[in-house]
Amino acid sequence: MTLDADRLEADAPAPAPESQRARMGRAPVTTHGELSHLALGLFLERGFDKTTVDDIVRAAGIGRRTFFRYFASKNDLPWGDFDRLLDEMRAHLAAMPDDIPLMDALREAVVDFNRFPDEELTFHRERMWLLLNVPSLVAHSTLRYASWRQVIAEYVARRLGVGIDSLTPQAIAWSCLGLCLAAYEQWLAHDDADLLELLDASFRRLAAAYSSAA
Amino acid sequence: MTLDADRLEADAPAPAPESQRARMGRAPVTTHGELSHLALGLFLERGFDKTTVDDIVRAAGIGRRTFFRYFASKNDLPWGDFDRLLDEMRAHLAAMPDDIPLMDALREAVVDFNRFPDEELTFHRERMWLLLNVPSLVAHSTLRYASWRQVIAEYVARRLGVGIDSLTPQAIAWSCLGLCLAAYEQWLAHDDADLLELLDASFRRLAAAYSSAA
DNA sequence: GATACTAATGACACCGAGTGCCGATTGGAA
DNA sequence: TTCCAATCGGCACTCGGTGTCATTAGTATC
Repeated sequence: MTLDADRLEADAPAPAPESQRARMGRAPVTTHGELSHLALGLFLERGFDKTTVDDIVRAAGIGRRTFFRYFASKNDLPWGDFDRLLDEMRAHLAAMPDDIPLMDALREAVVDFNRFPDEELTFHRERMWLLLNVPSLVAHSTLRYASWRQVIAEYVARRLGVGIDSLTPQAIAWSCLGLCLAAYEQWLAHDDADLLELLDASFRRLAAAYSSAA
Repeated sequence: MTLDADRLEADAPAPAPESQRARMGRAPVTTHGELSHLALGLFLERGFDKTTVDDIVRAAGIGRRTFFRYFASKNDLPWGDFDRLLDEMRAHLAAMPDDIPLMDALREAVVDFNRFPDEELTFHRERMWLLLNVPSLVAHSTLRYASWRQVIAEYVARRLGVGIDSLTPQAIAWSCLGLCLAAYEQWLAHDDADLLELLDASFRRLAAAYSSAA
């Protein structure tokens, strides 16, 4: 669930050389990341709902129609290149040894996945604050989480030797998502909180609830 | 998560006597439930996105502006009187003895909560199919689920003697929601499936995953 | 340098959801 | 009959999002 722009969108301020610049046709006027950054700033400044798409395109100096070629919707702006992140998590899980208990593997993968440099912390926090507090974004996020869940379900299905669409992998994936979101909520609610500890705790608390006779 | 119109919206076809009819001012031309039923029919027939609000108000014979006084958004149409349902679940949980293990109590409450007459099964299935398959509704549902989660969190917080906003109740509530949704997805995907068994299984599978050393 | 090709841009018109405003209805109560 | 209260519904407007299409700006070829 780590969503840091600088880690995700390799492209910085400038229109960017984009790896090897050797394409044909007109060059893009901006980048995904640049727009995302710009919009995020406006959202935090004026609020998400009070910032119109027209405000954004005016600030970016691009046409309204062009904007919707970079992002499918205004709701997608706070998300970075999420798909790339998912690939990373998939690889991370695939690299884990099969002899550790399933839920431990998931917990460790999720925790480790959310480890990121201190300097990105503030930015990440702002981004996640929006995603978890603006109703429109909260709702939209669900659609993005679906692919996140699939990565978990994929791994669980392989470990258990069952179909990815069967109950157990899906139930565990859903539950993991919930545990992460609960941890994120706590993290956002408490300035001094440590995200990694919260994620770890979230998984362990549920385990405790299941095993406890209380 | 049971959402049956006939169980929820006491009002049937007619404008309804509405408990004690003794209000002042002009009488309402329709009801929440009537509109919900009508719209649900159109959604299943033509699809959610291809059914405009104008289609609905035309079919209902009311003004467009009036529609938005009954429902805050088109997305709210498939939901019944959800708040009343939540009250029922809250009461159900409150009535459970405190000596049964926490997760067992939650599982039983959730399962029992989704018990409903066979004749409502088809209707409930259609309704839930929309809520879990139409992207716009999937996204919007998240906002409704928040209050469902709070009911769970409330109970867990009381049982554990901690604050409702602290990590454990919220994590468990999130997880429960996930387990329910996973069960619902299976139920919708398999014609012959039994919802109650799936809900029960969903909870037990996660428990197994936590305790298993595999 | 001229030409062809390609890909991105942005203007315009249009649609549908949702809102603010306000006068018009319709019921019960005085 | 008059007054009041609550609902109705029309209208205009905002905003997100889409389809269409001519334009622009790069690369490659001759």
